[in-house]
Amino acid sequence: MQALINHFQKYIPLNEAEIQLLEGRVKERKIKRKQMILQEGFVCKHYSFVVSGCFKMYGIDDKGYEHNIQFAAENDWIADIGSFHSQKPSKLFIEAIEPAEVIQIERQDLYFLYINIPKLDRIFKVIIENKFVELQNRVLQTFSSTAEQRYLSFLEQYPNLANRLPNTQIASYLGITPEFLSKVRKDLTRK
Amino acid sequence: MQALINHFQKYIPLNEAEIQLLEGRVKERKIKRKQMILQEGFVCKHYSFVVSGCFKMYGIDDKGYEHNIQFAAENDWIADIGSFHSQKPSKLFIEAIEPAEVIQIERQDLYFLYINIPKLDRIFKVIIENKFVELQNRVLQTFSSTAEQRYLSFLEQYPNLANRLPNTQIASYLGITPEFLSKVRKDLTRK
DNA sequence: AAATACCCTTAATGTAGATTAAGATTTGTC
DNA sequence: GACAAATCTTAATCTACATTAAGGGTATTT
Repeated sequence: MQALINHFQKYIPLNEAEIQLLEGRVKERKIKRKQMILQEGFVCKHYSFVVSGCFKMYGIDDKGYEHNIQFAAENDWIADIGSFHSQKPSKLFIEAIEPAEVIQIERQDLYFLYINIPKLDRIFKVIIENKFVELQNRVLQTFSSTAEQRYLSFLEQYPNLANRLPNTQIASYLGITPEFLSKVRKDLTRK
Repeated sequence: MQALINHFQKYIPLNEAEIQLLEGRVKERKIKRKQMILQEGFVCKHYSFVVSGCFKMYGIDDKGYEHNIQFAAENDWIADIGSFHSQKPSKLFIEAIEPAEVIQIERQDLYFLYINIPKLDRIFKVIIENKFVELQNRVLQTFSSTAEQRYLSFLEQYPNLANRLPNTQIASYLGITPEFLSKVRKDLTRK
């Protein structure tokens, strides 16, 4: 619980009353490895703040292959924002890669909090802006560099994720097959 | 000017005082075709709201090729958000594809407005959330479908853009070459 | 401790899309 | 209205990455 408060305080300090309100509207939950907190076809019911552990969010294509669109580890948020707000069924899965603890907020509670703690609008605006910039860089990189370059910048940008994720998951995030990532890695060690 | 007010009112109504504040902090500007409102190496000084016309935002790769990461037409926003907030040089270009009119807000003015019109935090939070969802769908599609499928869904999702943009620009947005888009189009007409 | 599921690698073959080049057509500019 | 510049197309050749298949290694689960 303190993890979430600390997270918000990094943006704007909260007072006691605000913390009380917040505590009344969130739920802590433990998640097992491989457990899904969102499945295709279901509405995304929560914004989830990751206290510990690691998640992947992915979609499945026509051929049944998974494509990771985001990881979320400590102090990161994960949700299908589109489904969460529209209440329409999601096309995505969110699954724990490691056993995890999350703090979850339901839609009605988040809306209540937005009304009663206006600075949360500011805080989440900044959080999403940062995520948007990150994602935009990823799009540009996907189109303008090779798999090898993308792998190297993944290692640089997320060293913390790189050494706790299996390469299959990284490959899926980079948009390549595990076999090709294996070749890229071999070529790199030869250099 | 009215265009911007209408745009905000679609999210939350503004009162007279708020509209006054807003009008004092924005500037209208006419932009010629091919004129750039952001160039690589410069700090992004404005959030730009497009009243009329159309822009592309792109990066240039090692080989000198352009990669479109976003278009913006009427009632859309365009800026390098990362550079705008961090005041660091951008790696992107924003260029008018058609003669355009924009309403621009500078960083200090936007920060002033966020403080004095708190509902703007809410409004921009929602705007960015929507753009984030759109971008996330694009990432998933890029990894999980063929160039032909991506072209077809571009036509569906942005029919308005599709018939005013040259195919070279669409190809760049889809992450393929103009030559290959030409082939895709030929194959489609044969079906 | 064994069983099982997952993960990593190698290598042969296949393919979506890139590159190069060239001509035809359209569009913008003076 | 004419010139220049950008755009679209076709087709041959090339390449980054996918697919398939198979063997060995390493965690998790029971």
